[in-house]
Amino acid sequence: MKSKIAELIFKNVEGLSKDEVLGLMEIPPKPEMGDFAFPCFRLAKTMRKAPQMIASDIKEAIGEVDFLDEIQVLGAYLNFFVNKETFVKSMINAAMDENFGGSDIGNGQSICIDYSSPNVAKNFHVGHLRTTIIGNSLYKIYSKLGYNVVRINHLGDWGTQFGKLIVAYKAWGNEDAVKNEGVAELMRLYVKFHEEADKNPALNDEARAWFSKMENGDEEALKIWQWFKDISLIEYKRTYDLLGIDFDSYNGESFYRDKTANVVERIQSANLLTESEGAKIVDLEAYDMAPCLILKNDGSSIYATRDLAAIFYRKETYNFVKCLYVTGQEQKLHFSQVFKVVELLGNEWAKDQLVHIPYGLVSLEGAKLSTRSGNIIYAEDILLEAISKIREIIEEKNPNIPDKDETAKKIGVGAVLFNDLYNQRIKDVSFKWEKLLNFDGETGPYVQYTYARCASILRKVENYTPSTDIDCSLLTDVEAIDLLKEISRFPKVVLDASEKYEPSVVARFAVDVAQSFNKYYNACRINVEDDALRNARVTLVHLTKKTIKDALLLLGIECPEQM
RNA sequence: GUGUCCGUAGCUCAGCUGGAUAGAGCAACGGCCUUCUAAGCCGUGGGUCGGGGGUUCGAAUCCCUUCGGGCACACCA
Repeated sequence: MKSKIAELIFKNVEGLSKDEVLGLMEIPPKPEMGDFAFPCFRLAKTMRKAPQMIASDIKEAIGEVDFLDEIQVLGAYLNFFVNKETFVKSMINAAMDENFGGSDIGNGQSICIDYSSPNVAKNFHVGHLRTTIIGNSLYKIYSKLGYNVVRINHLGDWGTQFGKLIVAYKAWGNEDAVKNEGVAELMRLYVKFHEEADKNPALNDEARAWFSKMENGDEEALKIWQWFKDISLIEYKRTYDLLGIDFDSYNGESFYRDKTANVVERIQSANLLTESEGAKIVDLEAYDMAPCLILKNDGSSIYATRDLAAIFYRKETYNFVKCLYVTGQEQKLHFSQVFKVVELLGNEWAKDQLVHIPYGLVSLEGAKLSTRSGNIIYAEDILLEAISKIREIIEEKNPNIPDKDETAKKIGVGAVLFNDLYNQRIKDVSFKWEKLLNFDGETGPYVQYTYARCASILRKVENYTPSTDIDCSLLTDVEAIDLLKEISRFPKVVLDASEKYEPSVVARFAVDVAQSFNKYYNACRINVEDDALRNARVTLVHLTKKTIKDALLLLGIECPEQM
């Protein structure tokens, strides 16, 4: 027990040797404590807070507490005298490193991230924004850690939905409308199909038949399909450009249409394929799961089949150490099934290399998103609206900055991205314009504003060149030390975010740094007369600026120099 | 029904590998621009951590149970 506690204190107090900590433990606690643990945890925490406190403050602070005993006072004193200089110095040295926050733990190994993956011929709405933004951030985070990340947009460009579209297009559509209206017209046809199919279920069979034709290489069907796909991609590209997002591969479901047969064979030769109600399935009852459908009763493939083909293809092509799927939590069962099938085919790596990264459902002002009822907002509209609102604010607050349009774009897009990444991804989100267009407090613009402030100070201070050669003993202000401690968390934050697949960890950190900086900024004049002091203080500004920029880049957000 | 996720301040959420009086932001109210960007800072009010058990010196955190809500449960993806 005692050594465990010593270990804990040791971990939290740099500069103290294990022996010194154990020595501290020898000081008997007050008899009424009954146990070492409580005072020692107090000690550990006090120590963490101690560097910026002067000895008398520590005595005073601890003196107010009933449990005052020598162990705490001694520990706090020790920490203060032993560490203050080295503490500050080491934090500054670390933060000054160009690759601060990064690491080579990835060692060039491949990670595939499957994200965005919109269904072709459908509008790109708020819901798609989440997977796109989260996936992009994970890409940045893993890249920073030294992985070779493959960004895959697994387009939903195959499936019965295209059979439906073809039926609808032939019945109620025309070429000009599709050419002029693009995806909007395709959506109209899709909705129309469902309305009609409710009255006439035979249409569904017709749709399935058309999809079956596609799978069999029917020229007419494929021509229409390709046309619809091209139209959709042009529109998606517009949104991706706004977001500053790109992909390494656009191999969607259709890419695997000639690779599903092989999957079926593999399953069959492993004796896993069984027939049920006319369809071919893999029974997963032994694992408390519903069966995984492999072939429909008309023999055509289904999404699981194509997902399986994609996994094998990616494993062979990229030799990934992880393959991540950023999709809604409603697909959890689907991925559990698919991953299980991969494992049952003799691939032990499926257990820890295939990871579903779910996120919460997006609703609109409390109601479900629904194209049919018109309760929907498109991603592009959100971005453009945010940008235009920001443009107004710039005009009102700071109309003299250069590149107003470019700046508004960075801030507006940043606001949308940040808003989506700030909370844990599993939380359901209710989209509200009011919230999205509020740029005060814990928001992207707040962090960017802090960055612009740093940039502004650095412009004003003459002859500053970043250097670790500063007099650390001058950084005595509580706010300065707090800020430095906050900044020094960055490497742990990036690692933590990667382990949890959670960009929000980085977003929270960015706000924490910004808050600490703004406190520092308000408490300490930075551009002072004294050269040594100014130099020390400006160094913190430089480090803040650098850290905020790096952190926001991990979220896919850019920082304007002025705003 | 089965599985799974969520439940912390009026609202949106941190904190959850157990540790000191549970923290932010928004909204409300009150201060701070003759010095570095007020998209900021400081202060006030506001919490049975859904409820109940259990483990522990100590539980928002771990275990059990219960209530409330979301989602999924084969020929859509």
